[in-house]
Amino acid sequence: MGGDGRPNDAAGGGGGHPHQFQYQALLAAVHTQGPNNTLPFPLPPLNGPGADSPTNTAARQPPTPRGFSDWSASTSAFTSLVQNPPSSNAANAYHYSLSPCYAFWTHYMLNKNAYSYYPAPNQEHGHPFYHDNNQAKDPGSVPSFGLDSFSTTSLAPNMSAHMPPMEMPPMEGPLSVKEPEISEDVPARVVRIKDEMETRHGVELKCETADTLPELKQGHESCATKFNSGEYQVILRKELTKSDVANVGRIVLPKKDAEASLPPLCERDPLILQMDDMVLPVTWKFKYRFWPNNKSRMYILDSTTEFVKTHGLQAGDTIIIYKNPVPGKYIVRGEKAIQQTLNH
DNA sequence: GCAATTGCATGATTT
DNA sequence: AAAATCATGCAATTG
Repeated sequence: MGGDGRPNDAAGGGGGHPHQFQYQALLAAVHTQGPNNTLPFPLPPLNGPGADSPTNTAARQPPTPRGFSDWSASTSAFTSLVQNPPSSNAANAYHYSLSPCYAFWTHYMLNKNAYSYYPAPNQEHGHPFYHDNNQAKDPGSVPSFGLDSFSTTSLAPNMSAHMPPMEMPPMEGPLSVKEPEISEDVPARVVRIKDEMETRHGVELKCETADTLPELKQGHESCATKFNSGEYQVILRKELTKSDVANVGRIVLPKKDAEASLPPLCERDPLILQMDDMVLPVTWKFKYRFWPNNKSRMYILDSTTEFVKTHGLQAGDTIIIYKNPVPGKYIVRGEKAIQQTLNH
């Protein structure tokens, strides 16, 4: 196997379990909150004891950048939620025991900015969901979702030499990254889906699109996604094609956006781009490279198979890359084009 | 030898 | 109409 290494077989939905089930299970768990808007598992209170978690002893800090790895120091609380590693069937164990955790995580993540305390920057990579064994040789691999009892082994930075140091001060205030371009006809259905998802979470998370951002028509301004105080701006958005979601595991990136917003590729050497999943507790590592094409270049995001599978992405769906305040890192989101019935 | 991955070429589409 | 961009197929390479 090459760049599309899997988190492990269990996470990969071994036995042919469609990855969509994982994703949908997560979303379903989040969305099937009770009539009192309660989750089927406990949540730390906002500004409450959660801040005093023994594992979260970092001094009070301003909001850290959004991005999955940025919540890493707050994760130990999650581990206690997953005490039922189950059964003989690793795949099932993964699917069913972690879904509530995912839901929890998602909820937490979407509310995190409301918490008073944030992980220290130097804890950023101590993601307990990651396996140590996520192969350095496999840049596209999904770090583990946390089987193996959610061990607290950290994800080695495993950054390419091109990457800047990871340490950086926490973000203060919104970013000011501009989205290179969005077609005028952003599918309304996509916006609706997003809005619905976001409002269901009860947080301010919205993507203003061409309809609402006049500057979009001027060119390179646009989609700002807000998580409460944080603002994440789209740097690249692409509707996936058949070949993008085929099992070759590579997504052709729009040249203009790639050159405008992704690190420059001077050499043929690929860059490893770490992208925190906006929904799932995963940091994806994609290979970003190009090849000559006529007088131009084609920019490719490689090792995307697992990302595509996990989100159940198909042709017509969209990949959205957001700027991450952490240099060299990004946030990625797969967006389904067709609204799915989450609750039946 | 085979499967997976990578690199390139070509044609369709868009600008 | 020409150039640029991109989707995709396929050959070459790699493990």
